Amino acid sequence: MAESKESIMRAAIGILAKNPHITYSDLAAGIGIGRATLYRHFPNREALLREICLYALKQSEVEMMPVFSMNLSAMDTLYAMLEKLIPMGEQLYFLAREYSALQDEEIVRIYEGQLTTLQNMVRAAKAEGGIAPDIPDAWIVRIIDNIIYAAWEAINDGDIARNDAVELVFRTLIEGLRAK
Amino acid sequence: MAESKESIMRAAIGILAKNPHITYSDLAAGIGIGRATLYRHFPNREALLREICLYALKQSEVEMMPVFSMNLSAMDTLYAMLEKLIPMGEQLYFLAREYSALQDEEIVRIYEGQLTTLQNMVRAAKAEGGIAPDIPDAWIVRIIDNIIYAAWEAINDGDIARNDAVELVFRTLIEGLRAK
DNA sequence: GATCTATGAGACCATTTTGTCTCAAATGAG
DNA sequence: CTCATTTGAGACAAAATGGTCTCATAGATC
Repeated sequence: MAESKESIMRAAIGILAKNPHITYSDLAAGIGIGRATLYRHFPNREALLREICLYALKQSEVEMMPVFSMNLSAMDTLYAMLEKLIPMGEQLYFLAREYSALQDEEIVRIYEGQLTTLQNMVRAAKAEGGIAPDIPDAWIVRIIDNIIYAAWEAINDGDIARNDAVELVFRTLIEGLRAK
Repeated sequence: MAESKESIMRAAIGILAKNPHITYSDLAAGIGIGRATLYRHFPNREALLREICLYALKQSEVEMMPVFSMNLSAMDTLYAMLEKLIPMGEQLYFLAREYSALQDEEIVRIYEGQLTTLQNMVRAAKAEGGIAPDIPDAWIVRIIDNIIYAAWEAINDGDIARNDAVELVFRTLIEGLRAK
């Protein structure tokens, strides 16, 4: 076979992230495979989106697993998370954008589970004294989520260097923009 | 006439922001007008999106004008900007999401002009000593952009109170999440 | 080399969406 | 009240999209 299912999904993510309105046949052409082949792997658009979302969720879980099992401090865990998640920005962005459109129970459940994990980490960071306790948890979680997409985009657009990204993002997130 | 063109656009923004894939006839139904009426005002989808983008850009310019003419310090200007722009989050979000799809010269030109204005303000803030000079301008501009959408979403989702939003956003942006 | 499987190209039809047009009713101004 | 304008409903044709199917062929496996 010319392309594995996974490589098709990866290509599809890149194209759909830039152009969510794209037609199934244009999508197939963009991936570089025939339309029929795309239909063989994914019977329709919804199934494709669903599989991509599940793939992205699973990927991020796989990346997070070793981070959490290292038993770092909450702040170090946050740093390690950014390190893992920023390169996945495209998939996560796609996920955040599409998961609400898809009303799929399973996806929502897993996604919210991951957000809960993140929130627990935020609480731990507050307890550690790394994060100000008077900032709402939900807002912090949202900011972390958003800054990951922003960083991925910035790398993509060439605004920041890939190797500087994590440090810059962490600093911006924790210390803000204020001059020292 | 039952609805002015502007109120139609406002309603369309709200619906399109939540469901960009929506059909013209469903959009008309959502707005509460006939499909033919929507076509009378906007000959096709592209024209509608274009007009909405231009409307959003113009609106934000109108809101920014008095802020800049007050000759505040750069940091106070930034604060005042957030105050004006966060309530416009929906329109700006729509704009940022769609302007790339629309390859319209005029829209891109105006949009980039506004980003340049923001960047100049960031430079001024650096000169004032309010923003750390070693953080890349492009990254700062991007973060400000993104935090506006995040704040609007957070208000919408009920995560933060409308009246607390500006202060919270400004603090997060400038001081970060660190405990004091 | 023979065989088997997955692919690409495209024919084909059903459905949806788009865009135009007509007409009766509603609305607003004078 | 009367007239002019705008609207909503819907008919209609053209175009786009979705989804299925066939068939020749390229690549892998044996």
